[in-house]
Amino acid sequence: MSKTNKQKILEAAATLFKEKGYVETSMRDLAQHIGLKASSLYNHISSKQEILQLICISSADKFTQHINNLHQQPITPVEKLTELVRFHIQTAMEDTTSVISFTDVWRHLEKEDLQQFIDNRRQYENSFKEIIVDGIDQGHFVNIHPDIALQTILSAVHWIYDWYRPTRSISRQELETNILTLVLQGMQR
Amino acid sequence: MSKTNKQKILEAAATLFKEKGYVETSMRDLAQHIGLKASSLYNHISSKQEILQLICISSADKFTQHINNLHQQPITPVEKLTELVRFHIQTAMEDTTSVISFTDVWRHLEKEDLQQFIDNRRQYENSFKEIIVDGIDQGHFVNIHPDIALQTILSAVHWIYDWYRPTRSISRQELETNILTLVLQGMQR
DNA sequence: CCTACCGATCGGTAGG
DNA sequence: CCTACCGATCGGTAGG
Repeated sequence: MSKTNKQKILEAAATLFKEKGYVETSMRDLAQHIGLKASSLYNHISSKQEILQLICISSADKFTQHINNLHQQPITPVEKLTELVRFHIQTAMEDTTSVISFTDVWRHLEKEDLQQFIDNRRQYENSFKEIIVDGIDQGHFVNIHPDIALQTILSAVHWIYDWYRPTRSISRQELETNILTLVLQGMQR
Repeated sequence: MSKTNKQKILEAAATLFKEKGYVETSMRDLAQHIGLKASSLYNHISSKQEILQLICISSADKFTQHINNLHQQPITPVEKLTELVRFHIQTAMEDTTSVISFTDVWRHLEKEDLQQFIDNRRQYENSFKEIIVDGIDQGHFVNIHPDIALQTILSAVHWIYDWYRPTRSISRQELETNILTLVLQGMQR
């Protein structure tokens, strides 16, 4: 079972949005990368905006599914937070386009699509925050403002893709260990 | 002494780049906000790219000057790091356009301008990193990878403007205290 | 400072 | 799937 043309379009678009940005990627660019003319794209998608929406919702789903799974597991808030940070770092390295769509590219969504995405992300943030609040209530974390902790941790993991390049000087394991040290030692009492 | 037209153009452009983005801001938009026609802008600047370059270099200078001053003061690495975080938070709240230019808008620079900006920012990051390294060497900080600590702290403070809205629920003082707790407790042994 | 205008490029459609 | 083409908009220039 091979990829549908629509899948090819979405994957190529996600890559181009990552490399050049949404506005700077033209439908002609995109078509050329798949070996089509621009007008042929419209047999598979209805607009550039629809491409953006499908990409952004798909990336949001990836993070939402992970945190929903995590939520059901019988582990401590500290373990959940550890796994969350680990997952964000892994995704930053193995699926950069999802991270970029989730953190940056979505800003070009419009109207209902934009609102839907913001609602999705809000839900994700609330689930994340719940873990922090649980950790505070159970005495594992210092009495920090949950929203500030949430956003600070999210910023730290969301922008890894922007600066991290796998080199000899920093291994992925080292990255994970160090960020976990910073975040967890910063929060634990 | 009133503002020159060039200053007015740069300030209006920085605001528009913040609100809409560089590509999405047309020279016609910009001109209209100052009460001119687009063609008249070119009596004061040579191109849209020149506007971008002046804005980005100016914002980089703001951060560079601060860290250079800090570097000369006879205080501990912990105190220096505290002041750096404090300054970034203050700038995020009082001079958002500078933060956005320094963290995001610069990506639209081209060729030599882009290289010059990257060099400037590299210098800033090196000065910042030096403080972290001093703190580790003097035994104040845990033995963390300086580059990871640097980028994690920078991410945390750079994206405050993106999520923080001054409301009753989080005061600026609270923001400062909580982020400092997270970062400093995360790094101190 | 303006009017008038340039070539290039954009997202998207018609029609086969 | 393509060719041909649309109106809109872009950064920038000529010329006064």
